[in-house]
Amino acid sequence: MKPRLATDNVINLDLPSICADCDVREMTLCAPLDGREMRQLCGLLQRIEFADGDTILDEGEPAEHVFNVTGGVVRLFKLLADGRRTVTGFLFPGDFLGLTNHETYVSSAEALGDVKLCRFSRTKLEGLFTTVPKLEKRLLGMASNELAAAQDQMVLLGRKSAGEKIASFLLTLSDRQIARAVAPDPVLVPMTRSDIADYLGLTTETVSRTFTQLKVKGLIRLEAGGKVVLTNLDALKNLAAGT
Amino acid sequence: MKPRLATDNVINLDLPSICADCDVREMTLCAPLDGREMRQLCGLLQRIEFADGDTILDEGEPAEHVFNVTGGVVRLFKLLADGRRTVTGFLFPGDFLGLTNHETYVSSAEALGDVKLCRFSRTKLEGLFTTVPKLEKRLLGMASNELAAAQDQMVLLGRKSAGEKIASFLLTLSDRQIARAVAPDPVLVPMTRSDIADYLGLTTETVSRTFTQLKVKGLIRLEAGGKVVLTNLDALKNLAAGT
DNA sequence: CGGTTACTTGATGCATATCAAAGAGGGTGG
DNA sequence: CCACCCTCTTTGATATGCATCAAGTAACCG
Repeated sequence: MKPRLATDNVINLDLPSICADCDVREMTLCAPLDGREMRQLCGLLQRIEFADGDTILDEGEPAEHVFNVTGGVVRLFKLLADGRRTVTGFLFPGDFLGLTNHETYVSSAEALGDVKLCRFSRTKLEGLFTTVPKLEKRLLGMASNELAAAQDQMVLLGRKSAGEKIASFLLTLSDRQIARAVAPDPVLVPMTRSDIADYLGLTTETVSRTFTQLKVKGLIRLEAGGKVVLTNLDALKNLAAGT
Repeated sequence: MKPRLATDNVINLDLPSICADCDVREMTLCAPLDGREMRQLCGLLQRIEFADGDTILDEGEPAEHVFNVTGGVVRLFKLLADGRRTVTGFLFPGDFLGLTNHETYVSSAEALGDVKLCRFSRTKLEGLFTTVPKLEKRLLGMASNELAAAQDQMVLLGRKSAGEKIASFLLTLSDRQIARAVAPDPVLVPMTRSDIADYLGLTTETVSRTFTQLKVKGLIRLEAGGKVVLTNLDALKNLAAGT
Protein backbone atom coordinates (compact mmCIF):
# COMPACT_ATOMS: atom_id res chain seq x y z
CA MET A 1 0.00 0.00 0.00
CA LYS A 2 2.61 2.53 1.01
CA PRO A 3 4.97 3.06 -1.89
CA ARG A 4 8.58 3.55 -0.93
CA LEU A 5 10.18 6.14 -3.08
CA ALA A 6 13.70 5.26 -3.99
CA THR A 7 14.37 8.74 -5.30
CA ASP A 8 13.14 10.89 -2.47
CA ASN A 9 16.04 13.31 -2.43
CA VAL A 10 17.67 12.53 -5.70
CA ILE A 11 18.25 15.27 -8.21
CA ASN A 12 18.56 13.75 -11.64
CA LEU A 13 22.03 14.45 -12.98
CA ASP A 14 23.42 13.91 -16.41
CA LEU A 15 23.61 10.15 -16.08
CA PRO A 16 21.09 9.16 -13.49
CA SER A 17 22.16 5.83 -12.16
CA ILE A 18 18.50 5.11 -11.72
CA CYS A 19 18.25 4.48 -15.45
CA ALA A 20 21.87 3.69 -16.21
CA ASP A 21 21.67 0.40 -14.40
CA CYS A 22 18.13 -0.47 -15.49
CA ASP A 23 18.17 -4.01 -16.79
CA VAL A 24 14.87 -3.96 -18.66
CA ARG A 25 15.45 -0.82 -20.68
CA GLU A 26 15.54 -2.69 -23.97
CA MET A 27 12.06 -4.13 -23.42
CA THR A 28 10.25 -1.07 -22.20
CA LEU A 29 9.02 2.22 -23.45
CA CYS A 30 12.65 3.37 -23.28
CA ALA A 31 13.96 0.92 -25.84
CA PRO A 32 14.11 3.27 -28.84
CA LEU A 33 15.51 6.30 -27.02
CA ASP A 34 19.02 7.68 -27.45
CA GLY A 35 21.10 9.03 -24.59
CA ARG A 36 19.76 12.56 -24.58
CA GLU A 37 16.17 11.36 -24.81
CA MET A 38 16.80 8.84 -22.05
CA ARG A 39 17.98 11.63 -19.80
CA GLN A 40 14.84 13.65 -20.53
CA LEU A 41 12.61 10.72 -19.73
CA CYS A 42 14.65 9.69 -16.73
CA GLY A 43 14.37 13.21 -15.40
CA LEU A 44 10.70 12.81 -14.76
CA LEU A 45 10.46 9.34 -13.33
CA GLN A 46 10.35 8.03 -9.81
CA ARG A 47 11.21 4.58 -8.64
CA ILE A 48 8.68 2.98 -6.32
CA GLU A 49 8.37 -0.41 -4.72
CA PHE A 50 5.50 -2.49 -3.45
CA ALA A 51 5.28 -5.61 -1.31
CA ASP A 52 3.21 -8.72 -1.89
CA GLY A 53 -0.48 -7.96 -2.01
CA ASP A 54 -0.10 -4.18 -2.11
CA THR A 55 -2.52 -2.27 -4.26
CA ILE A 56 -0.68 -0.33 -6.94
CA LEU A 57 -3.73 1.36 -8.41
CA ASP A 58 -7.48 0.88 -8.51
CA GLU A 59 -9.85 0.62 -11.42
CA GLY A 60 -11.83 3.82 -11.71
CA GLU A 61 -9.38 6.04 -9.84
CA PRO A 62 -7.94 9.09 -11.67
CA ALA A 63 -5.18 7.94 -14.00
CA GLU A 64 -2.45 10.34 -12.96
CA HIS A 65 0.52 8.08 -13.51
CA VAL A 66 1.81 5.47 -15.86
CA PHE A 67 4.41 2.87 -14.93
CA ASN A 68 7.09 0.60 -16.23
CA VAL A 69 7.52 -2.66 -14.37
CA THR A 70 11.22 -3.06 -13.62
CA GLY A 71 11.06 -5.96 -11.21
CA GLY A 72 8.57 -8.51 -9.90
CA VAL A 73 5.13 -9.41 -11.17
CA VAL A 74 1.93 -7.36 -11.24
CA ARG A 75 -1.59 -8.77 -11.32
CA LEU A 76 -4.23 -6.81 -13.25
CA PHE A 77 -7.87 -7.50 -12.56
CA LYS A 78 -11.44 -6.32 -12.79
CA LEU A 79 -14.34 -7.17 -10.50
CA LEU A 80 -18.04 -7.68 -11.10
CA ALA A 81 -20.54 -6.18 -8.67
CA ASP A 82 -20.92 -9.44 -6.73
CA GLY A 83 -17.19 -10.03 -6.34
CA ARG A 84 -16.47 -12.31 -9.27
CA ARG A 85 -12.97 -11.50 -10.45
CA THR A 86 -11.28 -11.61 -13.83
CA VAL A 87 -7.53 -11.33 -13.95
CA THR A 88 -6.98 -9.41 -17.17
CA GLY A 89 -3.24 -9.95 -17.23
CA PHE A 90 0.06 -10.44 -15.47
CA LEU A 91 2.79 -7.87 -15.99
CA PHE A 92 6.49 -8.78 -15.91
CA PRO A 93 9.62 -6.65 -15.95
CA GLY A 94 9.57 -4.52 -19.08
CA ASP A 95 5.78 -4.32 -19.26
CA PHE A 96 3.87 -1.08 -19.25
CA LEU A 97 1.11 -0.27 -16.80
CA GLY A 98 -1.60 2.35 -16.79
CA LEU A 99 -2.38 3.00 -20.43
CA THR A 100 -5.83 4.48 -20.82
CA ASN A 101 -7.61 6.96 -23.02
CA HIS A 102 -9.93 7.96 -20.18
CA GLU A 103 -9.49 9.94 -17.02
CA THR A 104 -9.41 6.78 -14.94
CA TYR A 105 -7.65 3.42 -14.84
CA VAL A 106 -9.54 0.57 -16.46
CA SER A 107 -8.18 -2.29 -14.32
CA SER A 108 -6.86 -2.57 -10.79
CA ALA A 109 -3.24 -3.59 -10.22
CA GLU A 110 -1.71 -5.44 -7.28
CA ALA A 111 1.80 -6.57 -6.46
CA LEU A 112 2.36 -10.30 -6.72
CA GLY A 113 5.44 -10.57 -4.54
CA ASP A 114 7.86 -7.66 -4.33
CA VAL A 115 7.47 -5.27 -7.24
CA LYS A 116 9.64 -2.45 -8.54
CA LEU A 117 8.19 0.16 -10.84
CA CYS A 118 9.28 3.38 -12.36
CA ARG A 119 6.48 5.89 -12.31
CA PHE A 120 5.79 8.84 -14.62
CA SER A 121 3.30 11.61 -14.40
CA ARG A 122 0.96 10.92 -17.27
CA THR A 123 0.74 14.54 -18.33
CA LYS A 124 4.51 14.99 -18.22
CA LEU A 125 5.06 11.87 -20.29
CA GLU A 126 2.51 13.06 -22.83
CA GLY A 127 4.31 16.38 -22.84
CA LEU A 128 7.42 14.60 -24.04
CA PHE A 129 5.56 13.16 -27.03
CA THR A 130 5.94 16.35 -29.05
CA THR A 131 9.72 16.53 -28.67
CA VAL A 132 10.25 12.76 -28.67
CA PRO A 133 7.68 11.32 -31.09
CA LYS A 134 9.49 8.01 -30.90
CA LEU A 135 7.94 7.61 -27.46
CA GLU A 136 4.43 7.82 -28.78
CA LYS A 137 5.26 5.47 -31.63
CA ARG A 138 6.67 3.02 -29.13
CA LEU A 139 3.59 3.26 -26.96
CA LEU A 140 1.37 2.63 -29.96
CA GLY A 141 3.43 -0.42 -30.81
CA MET A 142 3.15 -1.74 -27.29
CA ALA A 143 -0.58 -1.09 -27.25
CA SER A 144 -0.96 -2.95 -30.55
CA ASN A 145 0.85 -5.92 -29.12
CA GLU A 146 -1.37 -5.85 -26.06
CA LEU A 147 -4.39 -5.81 -28.31
CA ALA A 148 -3.20 -8.87 -30.20
CA ALA A 149 -2.58 -10.66 -26.89
CA ALA A 150 -6.04 -9.67 -25.69
CA GLN A 151 -7.59 -11.25 -28.77
CA ASP A 152 -5.68 -14.47 -28.16
CA GLN A 153 -7.04 -14.41 -24.64
CA MET A 154 -10.58 -14.05 -26.00
CA VAL A 155 -10.06 -17.20 -28.06
CA LEU A 156 -8.77 -18.96 -24.97
CA LEU A 157 -11.63 -17.82 -22.73
CA GLY A 158 -14.38 -18.36 -25.25
CA ARG A 159 -13.42 -21.56 -26.96
CA LYS A 160 -10.71 -23.57 -25.21
CA SER A 161 -11.11 -26.47 -22.77
CA ALA A 162 -9.51 -26.43 -19.33
CA GLY A 163 -6.58 -28.52 -20.56
CA GLU A 164 -6.05 -26.29 -23.58
CA LYS A 165 -6.22 -23.22 -21.38
CA ILE A 166 -3.57 -24.45 -18.96
CA ALA A 167 -1.32 -25.58 -21.79
CA SER A 168 -1.64 -22.20 -23.51
CA PHE A 169 -1.00 -20.42 -20.24
CA LEU A 170 2.22 -22.31 -19.56
CA LEU A 171 3.47 -21.75 -23.09
CA THR A 172 2.73 -18.04 -22.88
CA LEU A 173 4.67 -17.79 -19.62
CA SER A 174 7.51 -19.68 -21.25
CA ASP A 175 7.54 -17.34 -24.24
CA ARG A 176 7.61 -14.34 -21.99
CA GLN A 177 10.57 -15.80 -20.14
CA ILE A 178 12.37 -16.02 -23.46
CA ALA A 179 11.49 -12.39 -24.14
CA ARG A 180 13.12 -11.48 -20.81
CA ALA A 181 16.17 -13.60 -21.61
CA VAL A 182 15.21 -16.24 -19.05
CA ALA A 183 15.50 -19.91 -20.00
CA PRO A 184 12.18 -21.09 -21.44
CA ASP A 185 11.93 -24.40 -19.72
CA PRO A 186 11.41 -24.47 -16.09
CA VAL A 187 8.39 -22.21 -16.27
CA LEU A 188 8.20 -20.06 -13.16
CA VAL A 189 4.64 -19.76 -11.91
CA PRO A 190 4.62 -17.17 -9.14
CA MET A 191 0.83 -16.72 -9.05
CA THR A 192 -1.64 -18.77 -7.04
CA ARG A 193 -4.06 -21.32 -8.48
CA SER A 194 -6.78 -18.82 -7.74
CA ASP A 195 -5.05 -16.12 -9.80
CA ILE A 196 -4.63 -18.58 -12.65
CA ALA A 197 -8.27 -19.61 -12.36
CA ASP A 198 -9.48 -16.02 -12.57
CA TYR A 199 -7.17 -15.44 -15.52
CA LEU A 200 -8.39 -18.49 -17.46
CA GLY A 201 -12.07 -18.42 -16.54
CA LEU A 202 -11.89 -21.54 -14.36
CA THR A 203 -12.00 -22.39 -10.64
CA THR A 204 -8.97 -23.13 -8.46
CA GLU A 205 -10.06 -26.76 -8.17
CA THR A 206 -10.23 -27.19 -11.93
CA VAL A 207 -6.84 -25.53 -12.36
CA SER A 208 -5.35 -27.86 -9.79
CA ARG A 209 -6.96 -30.96 -11.31
CA THR A 210 -5.86 -29.96 -14.79
CA PHE A 211 -2.25 -29.52 -13.67
CA THR A 212 -2.39 -33.02 -12.20
CA GLN A 213 -3.85 -34.43 -15.40
CA LEU A 214 -1.12 -32.84 -17.52
CA LYS A 215 1.41 -34.27 -15.07
CA VAL A 216 -0.14 -37.76 -15.28
CA LYS A 217 -0.15 -37.55 -19.08
CA GLY A 218 3.55 -36.73 -18.92
CA LEU A 219 3.33 -33.26 -20.46
CA ILE A 220 4.66 -31.43 -17.42
CA ARG A 221 6.40 -32.03 -14.11
CA LEU A 222 5.59 -29.96 -11.03
CA GLU A 223 8.56 -28.92 -8.92
CA ALA A 224 8.94 -27.02 -5.70
CA GLY A 225 8.71 -23.24 -5.71
CA GLY A 226 6.09 -23.09 -8.42
CA LYS A 227 8.40 -24.38 -11.14
CA VAL A 228 6.86 -26.33 -14.01
CA VAL A 229 9.06 -28.38 -16.31
CA LEU A 230 7.67 -28.86 -19.81
CA THR A 231 8.44 -32.53 -20.38
CA ASN A 232 6.65 -32.83 -23.72
CA LEU A 233 6.75 -29.51 -25.47
CA ASP A 234 5.26 -30.71 -28.76
CA ALA A 235 2.27 -32.32 -27.09
CA LEU A 236 1.77 -29.18 -25.04
CA LYS A 237 1.89 -27.01 -28.15
CA ASN A 238 -0.60 -29.20 -29.96
CA LEU A 239 -2.93 -29.14 -27.00
CA ALA A 240 -2.70 -25.35 -26.74
CA ALA A 241 -3.40 -24.89 -30.45
CA GLY A 242 -6.49 -27.11 -30.31
CA THR A 243 -5.14 -29.98 -32.41
CA MET B 1 -10.10 28.56 -55.91
CA LYS B 2 -11.11 28.94 -52.30
CA PRO B 3 -9.12 30.44 -49.44
CA ARG B 4 -7.23 27.89 -47.36
CA LEU B 5 -7.97 28.98 -43.90
CA ALA B 6 -7.20 26.04 -41.72
CA THR B 7 -10.00 26.64 -39.27
CA ASP B 8 -12.88 27.01 -41.63
CA ASN B 9 -15.61 24.69 -42.72
CA VAL B 10 -15.23 26.12 -46.17
CA ILE B 11 -12.19 23.88 -46.41
CA ASN B 12 -14.56 21.02 -47.02
CA LEU B 13 -15.22 22.40 -50.45
CA ASP B 14 -11.59 21.84 -51.29
CA LEU B 15 -11.68 18.27 -50.13
CA PRO B 16 -12.14 15.54 -52.65
CA SER B 17 -15.82 14.68 -52.51
CA ILE B 18 -14.80 11.25 -51.34
CA CYS B 19 -14.09 12.75 -47.93
CA ALA B 20 -16.25 15.86 -48.06
CA ASP B 21 -19.44 13.84 -47.83
CA CYS B 22 -18.11 11.30 -45.35
CA ASP B 23 -20.61 11.01 -42.56
CA VAL B 24 -18.43 9.23 -40.01
CA ARG B 25 -15.44 11.57 -40.11
CA GLU B 26 -15.97 12.76 -36.55
CA MET B 27 -15.72 9.23 -35.20
CA THR B 28 -12.74 7.96 -37.14
CA LEU B 29 -9.06 8.49 -37.33
CA CYS B 30 -9.84 11.69 -39.19
CA ALA B 31 -11.67 13.38 -36.32
CA PRO B 32 -8.84 15.64 -35.10
CA LEU B 33 -7.55 16.71 -38.50
CA ASP B 34 -7.89 20.20 -39.94
CA GLY B 35 -8.66 20.89 -43.56
CA ARG B 36 -5.12 20.74 -44.87
CA GLU B 37 -4.36 17.54 -43.00
CA MET B 38 -7.62 16.01 -44.18
CA ARG B 39 -6.59 16.67 -47.76
CA GLN B 40 -3.26 14.99 -47.19
CA LEU B 41 -4.89 11.94 -45.71
CA CYS B 42 -7.67 11.89 -48.25
CA GLY B 43 -5.11 11.99 -51.02
CA LEU B 44 -3.91 8.53 -50.17
CA LEU B 45 -7.11 6.65 -49.51
CA GLN B 46 -9.25 4.45 -51.69
CA ARG B 47 -12.89 3.65 -51.23
CA ILE B 48 -13.74 -0.02 -51.49
CA GLU B 49 -16.90 -2.04 -50.99
CA PHE B 50 -17.66 -5.61 -50.06
CA ALA B 51 -20.80 -7.73 -50.19
CA ASP B 52 -22.21 -10.01 -47.52
CA GLY B 53 -19.81 -12.78 -46.63
CA ASP B 54 -16.86 -11.36 -48.55
CA THR B 55 -13.45 -11.73 -46.97
CA ILE B 56 -11.88 -8.34 -46.35
CA LEU B 57 -8.59 -9.66 -45.02
CA ASP B 58 -7.19 -12.84 -43.51
CA GLU B 59 -5.36 -13.41 -40.26
CA GLY B 60 -1.71 -14.00 -40.96
CA GLU B 61 -1.62 -12.32 -44.36
CA PRO B 62 0.79 -9.39 -44.85
CA ALA B 63 -0.70 -6.27 -43.28
CA GLU B 64 -0.34 -3.86 -46.18
CA HIS B 65 -3.42 -1.78 -45.56
CA VAL B 66 -5.44 -0.29 -42.79
CA PHE B 67 -9.10 0.69 -43.09
CA ASN B 68 -11.83 2.90 -41.77
CA VAL B 69 -15.30 1.42 -41.81
CA THR B 70 -17.60 3.98 -43.41
CA GLY B 71 -20.69 1.83 -43.88
CA GLY B 72 -22.03 -1.58 -42.87
CA VAL B 73 -20.75 -4.03 -40.29
CA VAL B 74 -17.53 -6.06 -40.23
CA ARG B 75 -17.02 -9.31 -38.35
CA LEU B 76 -13.54 -9.97 -36.91
CA PHE B 77 -12.62 -13.50 -35.98
CA LYS B 78 -9.89 -15.99 -35.23
CA LEU B 79 -9.93 -19.74 -35.76
CA LEU B 80 -8.43 -22.64 -33.84
CA ALA B 81 -6.79 -25.47 -35.74
CA ASP B 82 -9.91 -27.67 -35.59
CA GLY B 83 -12.27 -24.94 -36.80
CA ARG B 84 -13.55 -23.55 -33.53
CA ARG B 85 -14.16 -19.87 -34.07
CA THR B 86 -13.99 -16.83 -31.83
CA VAL B 87 -15.50 -13.61 -33.06
CA THR B 88 -13.15 -11.02 -31.58
CA GLY B 89 -15.34 -8.07 -32.46
CA PHE B 90 -17.85 -6.36 -34.69
CA LEU B 91 -16.88 -3.13 -36.40
CA PHE B 92 -19.37 -0.40 -37.19
CA PRO B 93 -19.08 2.81 -39.21
CA GLY B 94 -16.28 4.92 -37.74
CA ASP B 95 -14.29 1.95 -36.47
CA PHE B 96 -10.72 1.28 -37.45
CA LEU B 97 -9.54 -1.99 -38.97
CA GLY B 98 -6.11 -3.48 -39.41
CA LEU B 99 -4.05 -2.15 -36.53
CA THR B 100 -1.07 -4.40 -35.86
CA ASN B 101 2.49 -4.08 -34.73
CA HIS B 102 3.52 -7.12 -36.78
CA GLU B 103 3.95 -7.79 -40.45
CA THR B 104 0.63 -9.60 -40.59
CA TYR B 105 -3.00 -9.14 -39.58
CA VAL B 106 -3.95 -10.69 -36.25
CA SER B 107 -7.62 -11.42 -37.01
CA SER B 108 -9.60 -12.16 -40.15
CA ALA B 109 -12.31 -9.76 -41.27
CA GLU B 110 -15.49 -10.47 -43.22
CA ALA B 111 -18.34 -8.30 -44.43
CA LEU B 112 -21.60 -8.75 -42.57
CA GLY B 113 -23.94 -7.39 -45.18
CA ASP B 114 -22.76 -4.68 -47.58
CA VAL B 115 -19.69 -2.89 -46.28
CA LYS B 116 -17.98 0.32 -47.32
CA LEU B 117 -14.41 1.03 -46.28
CA CYS B 118 -11.77 3.55 -46.97
CA ARG B 119 -8.41 1.95 -47.36
CA PHE B 120 -4.93 3.33 -46.71
CA SER B 121 -1.54 1.95 -47.48
CA ARG B 122 -0.10 1.22 -44.07
CA THR B 123 3.34 2.57 -44.93
CA LYS B 124 1.92 5.75 -46.46
CA LEU B 125 -0.24 6.35 -43.41
CA GLU B 126 2.74 5.82 -41.14
CA GLY B 127 4.65 8.23 -43.34
CA LEU B 128 2.10 10.90 -42.47
CA PHE B 129 2.76 10.44 -38.76
CA THR B 130 5.84 12.63 -38.80
CA THR B 131 4.10 15.61 -40.40
CA VAL B 132 0.75 15.00 -38.72
CA PRO B 133 1.53 13.68 -35.22
CA LYS B 134 -2.12 14.17 -34.32
CA LEU B 135 -2.80 11.09 -36.41
CA GLU B 136 -0.57 8.90 -34.31
CA LYS B 137 -2.01 10.36 -31.13
CA ARG B 138 -5.48 9.62 -32.39
CA LEU B 139 -4.53 6.05 -33.28
CA LEU B 140 -3.06 5.52 -29.83
CA GLY B 141 -6.26 6.81 -28.29
CA MET B 142 -8.35 4.46 -30.41
CA ALA B 143 -6.07 1.54 -29.55
CA SER B 144 -6.37 2.35 -25.84
CA ASN B 145 -10.14 2.32 -26.12
CA GLU B 146 -10.00 -1.00 -27.92
CA LEU B 147 -7.86 -2.38 -25.16
CA ALA B 148 -10.34 -1.31 -22.50
CA ALA B 149 -13.14 -2.93 -24.48
CA ALA B 150 -11.07 -6.10 -24.85
CA GLN B 151 -10.68 -6.30 -21.08
CA ASP B 152 -14.41 -5.93 -20.59
CA GLN B 153 -14.84 -8.77 -23.04
CA MET B 154 -12.45 -10.91 -20.99
CA VAL B 155 -14.65 -10.36 -17.93
CA LEU B 156 -17.67 -11.31 -19.98
CA LEU B 157 -16.11 -14.44 -21.44
CA GLY B 158 -14.47 -15.63 -18.27
CA ARG B 159 -17.00 -14.87 -15.58
CA LYS B 160 -20.46 -14.08 -16.88
CA SER B 161 -23.43 -16.45 -17.29
CA ALA B 162 -25.27 -16.83 -20.59
CA GLY B 163 -27.98 -14.39 -19.50
CA GLU B 164 -25.44 -11.83 -18.34
CA LYS B 165 -23.54 -12.21 -21.60
CA ILE B 166 -26.57 -11.57 -23.78
CA ALA B 167 -27.66 -8.64 -21.64
CA SER B 168 -24.17 -7.10 -21.82
CA PHE B 169 -24.07 -7.69 -25.55
CA LEU B 170 -27.35 -5.92 -26.19
CA LEU B 171 -26.37 -2.98 -24.00
CA THR B 172 -23.02 -2.66 -25.78
CA LEU B 173 -24.77 -2.61 -29.16
CA SER B 174 -27.15 0.00 -27.81
CA ASP B 175 -24.29 2.18 -26.56
CA ARG B 176 -22.56 1.95 -29.89
CA GLN B 177 -25.73 3.07 -31.61
CA ILE B 178 -25.74 6.14 -29.38
CA ALA B 179 -22.12 6.78 -30.35
CA ARG B 180 -23.17 6.72 -34.01
CA ALA B 181 -26.12 9.03 -33.28
CA VAL B 182 -28.62 6.23 -33.75
CA ALA B 183 -31.49 5.89 -31.25
CA PRO B 184 -30.45 3.53 -28.45
CA ASP B 185 -33.59 1.56 -28.12
CA PRO B 186 -34.56 -0.68 -30.84
CA VAL B 187 -31.21 -2.45 -30.87
CA LEU B 188 -30.34 -3.53 -34.38
CA VAL B 189 -28.80 -7.01 -34.40
CA PRO B 190 -27.55 -7.65 -37.91
CA MET B 191 -25.43 -10.67 -37.01
CA THR B 192 -26.60 -14.28 -36.84
CA ARG B 193 -27.10 -16.29 -33.64
CA SER B 194 -23.97 -18.17 -34.61
CA ASP B 195 -21.92 -14.97 -34.83
CA ILE B 196 -23.24 -13.90 -31.44
CA ALA B 197 -22.45 -17.33 -30.00
CA ASP B 198 -18.86 -17.20 -31.24
CA TYR B 199 -18.55 -13.69 -29.86
CA LEU B 200 -19.87 -14.59 -26.40
CA GLY B 201 -18.36 -18.04 -26.01
CA LEU B 202 -21.69 -19.85 -26.31
CA THR B 203 -23.53 -22.02 -28.86
CA THR B 204 -26.28 -20.85 -31.22
CA GLU B 205 -28.79 -22.92 -29.28
CA THR B 206 -27.89 -21.29 -25.98
CA VAL B 207 -28.01 -17.83 -27.54
CA SER B 208 -31.46 -18.56 -28.93
CA ARG B 209 -32.72 -19.99 -25.65
CA THR B 210 -31.33 -17.06 -23.69
CA PHE B 211 -33.03 -14.54 -25.96
CA THR B 212 -36.30 -16.39 -25.37
CA GLN B 213 -35.75 -16.38 -21.61
CA LEU B 214 -35.09 -12.64 -21.57
CA LYS B 215 -38.23 -12.18 -23.64
CA VAL B 216 -40.29 -14.34 -21.26
CA LYS B 217 -38.92 -12.39 -18.28
CA GLY B 218 -40.05 -9.21 -19.98
CA LEU B 219 -36.61 -7.64 -20.41
CA ILE B 220 -36.69 -7.54 -24.19
CA ARG B 221 -39.05 -7.91 -27.12
CA LEU B 222 -37.92 -9.52 -30.36
CA GLU B 223 -39.14 -7.86 -33.53
CA ALA B 224 -38.80 -8.61 -37.20
CA GLY B 225 -35.59 -7.73 -39.01
CA GLY B 226 -33.34 -8.48 -36.06
CA LYS B 227 -34.65 -5.59 -33.94
CA VAL B 228 -34.60 -5.99 -30.17
CA VAL B 229 -36.61 -3.62 -28.00
CA LEU B 230 -35.25 -3.17 -24.49
CA THR B 231 -38.44 -3.29 -22.45
CA ASN B 232 -36.79 -3.16 -19.02
CA LEU B 233 -33.53 -1.29 -19.29
CA ASP B 234 -32.76 -1.22 -15.55
CA ALA B 235 -33.21 -4.95 -15.15
CA LEU B 236 -31.05 -5.51 -18.20
CA LYS B 237 -28.32 -3.25 -16.81
CA ASN B 238 -28.38 -5.01 -13.47
CA LEU B 239 -28.18 -8.38 -15.15
CA ALA B 240 -25.25 -7.26 -17.31
CA ALA B 241 -23.36 -5.87 -14.31
CA GLY B 242 -23.76 -9.09 -12.37
CA THR B 243 -26.07 -7.76 -9.67
C1' DC C 1 -43.07 -21.57 -54.36
C1' DG C 2 -39.54 -24.68 -53.36
C1' DG C 3 -35.12 -24.93 -51.54
C1' DT C 4 -32.01 -23.30 -48.33
C1' DT C 5 -30.43 -21.27 -44.32
C1' DA C 6 -31.37 -19.43 -39.87
C1' DC C 7 -33.84 -19.91 -35.72
C1' DT C 8 -36.29 -22.21 -32.01
C1' DT C 9 -37.38 -25.91 -28.95
C1' DG C 10 -36.73 -30.43 -26.70
C1' DA C 11 -34.06 -34.42 -24.67
C1' DT C 12 -29.86 -35.88 -22.97
C1' DG C 13 -24.89 -35.73 -21.66
C1' DC C 14 -20.72 -33.87 -20.03
C1' DA C 15 -17.17 -30.59 -18.60
C1' DT C 16 -16.63 -27.85 -15.15
C1' DA C 17 -18.59 -25.72 -10.88
C1' DT C 18 -19.68 -26.40 -6.25
C1' DC C 19 -19.34 -28.40 -1.78
C1' DA C 20 -16.36 -30.68 1.41
C1' DA C 21 -12.27 -32.12 3.61
C1' DA C 22 -7.81 -33.74 3.85
C1' DG C 23 -2.66 -32.73 2.94
C1' DA C 24 1.28 -29.47 2.30
C1' DG C 25 4.04 -25.67 2.86
C1' DG C 26 5.61 -21.45 5.03
C1' DG C 27 5.91 -18.10 8.30
C1' DT C 28 5.81 -16.73 13.29
C1' DG C 29 6.06 -16.69 18.03
C1' DG C 30 7.08 -19.24 22.04
C1' DC D 1 13.99 -25.22 16.69
C1' DC D 2 9.66 -26.80 17.11
C1' DA D 3 4.66 -26.26 17.20
C1' DC D 4 1.04 -23.91 15.63
C1' DC D 5 -1.66 -21.55 12.42
C1' DC D 6 -2.91 -19.83 8.21
C1' DT D 7 -3.23 -20.14 3.44
C1' DC D 8 -2.68 -22.65 -0.59
C1' DT D 9 -3.21 -26.91 -2.91
C1' DT D 10 -4.98 -31.29 -3.91
C1' DT D 11 -8.45 -34.76 -4.12
C1' DG D 12 -13.15 -36.62 -3.75
C1' DA D 13 -18.35 -36.50 -4.28
C1' DT D 14 -22.07 -34.31 -6.24
C1' DA D 15 -24.60 -30.72 -8.88
C1' DT D 16 -25.56 -27.90 -12.81
C1' DG D 17 -25.25 -24.76 -16.79
C1' DC D 18 -24.38 -25.13 -21.05
C1' DA D 19 -23.13 -28.25 -25.02
C1' DT D 20 -24.57 -31.68 -27.90
C1' DC D 21 -27.75 -34.26 -30.52
C1' DA D 22 -32.09 -34.05 -32.86
C1' DA D 23 -36.29 -32.22 -34.94
C1' DG D 24 -39.36 -29.09 -36.20
C1' DT D 25 -40.53 -24.14 -37.76
C1' DA D 26 -39.88 -19.70 -39.61
C1' DA D 27 -37.61 -16.56 -42.66
C1' DC D 28 -35.43 -15.60 -46.80
C1' DC D 29 -34.50 -15.57 -51.78
C1' DG D 30 -34.11 -16.72 -56.44
